[in-house]
Amino acid sequence: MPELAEVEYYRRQWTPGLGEKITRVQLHAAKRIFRGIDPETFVRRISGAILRESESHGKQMLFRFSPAAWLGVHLGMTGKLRVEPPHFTPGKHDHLALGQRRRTLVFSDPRLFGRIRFHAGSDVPDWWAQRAHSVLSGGFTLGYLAAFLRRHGRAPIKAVLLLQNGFPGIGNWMADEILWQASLHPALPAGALRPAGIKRLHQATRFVARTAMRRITRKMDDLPDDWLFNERWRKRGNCPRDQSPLKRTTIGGRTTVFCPRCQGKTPARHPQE
DNA sequence: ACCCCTGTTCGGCG
DNA sequence: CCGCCGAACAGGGG
Repeated sequence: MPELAEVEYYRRQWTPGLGEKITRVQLHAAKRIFRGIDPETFVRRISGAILRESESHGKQMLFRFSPAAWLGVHLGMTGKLRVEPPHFTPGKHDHLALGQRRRTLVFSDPRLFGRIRFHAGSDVPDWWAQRAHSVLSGGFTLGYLAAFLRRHGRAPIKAVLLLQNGFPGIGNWMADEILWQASLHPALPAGALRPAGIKRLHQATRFVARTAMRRITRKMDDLPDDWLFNERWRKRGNCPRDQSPLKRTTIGGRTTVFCPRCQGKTPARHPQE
């Protein structure tokens, strides 16, 4: 599930634990989710610490503790955060459980594509400080977008939209939705976009991200009826705009759904089929 | 049984 | 050195 709005949704699941002490830490330290972490240091620093605040950025989450320690969570493809009662016994896919007096904060991930990061000390961890501009922030300007597209000019625009250092939080369905709303063919090389196309891409990116945040952040809600999203999962989906059949293909290694009529012909330089 | 999947990382290659 | 691409990672669901 996790793209920016769902990440924000899951971040809030642990909000009831803010301001309260961690009394017990249970983790499956051997799992690849914890790669790069020394489990003993982790348990020692988090045990007895107070969860102070949390923040999400793109697909990443940060939880700050005092005494100074930072927990990063990336949900991968199937990660989730939830709350369970105190003294909870973790199940097979519950890789991290932070016990508090009144609840247990749980991270689960059946497919193990997620990742937990940890940093002790008062300075913000590097992996958080080095984030790209959020697509919803003032830093995500037309010029910033154009420069990023230029830097990845030979890659298909669909693949570029999935690069987290340019479009933090954009995932597969959002990328397709953005390209459909901007009327851009997903196989178009990023460097081939004209200024008008870049402008549409910029607007669509912000609109899709903002709308998704509004509709999904409080609870998992539906997206607007006239979005591509609602058709993209169907076997034989139709374009919500002109009702013509959608096409399904693979671009940048990922399933891609688009409307050949609205989004133009495949560019000759990049014959995807 | 077989195929598909909302994400990232890494090695090969141009 | 840079950047793109496919494979690999693991497990569950259709």
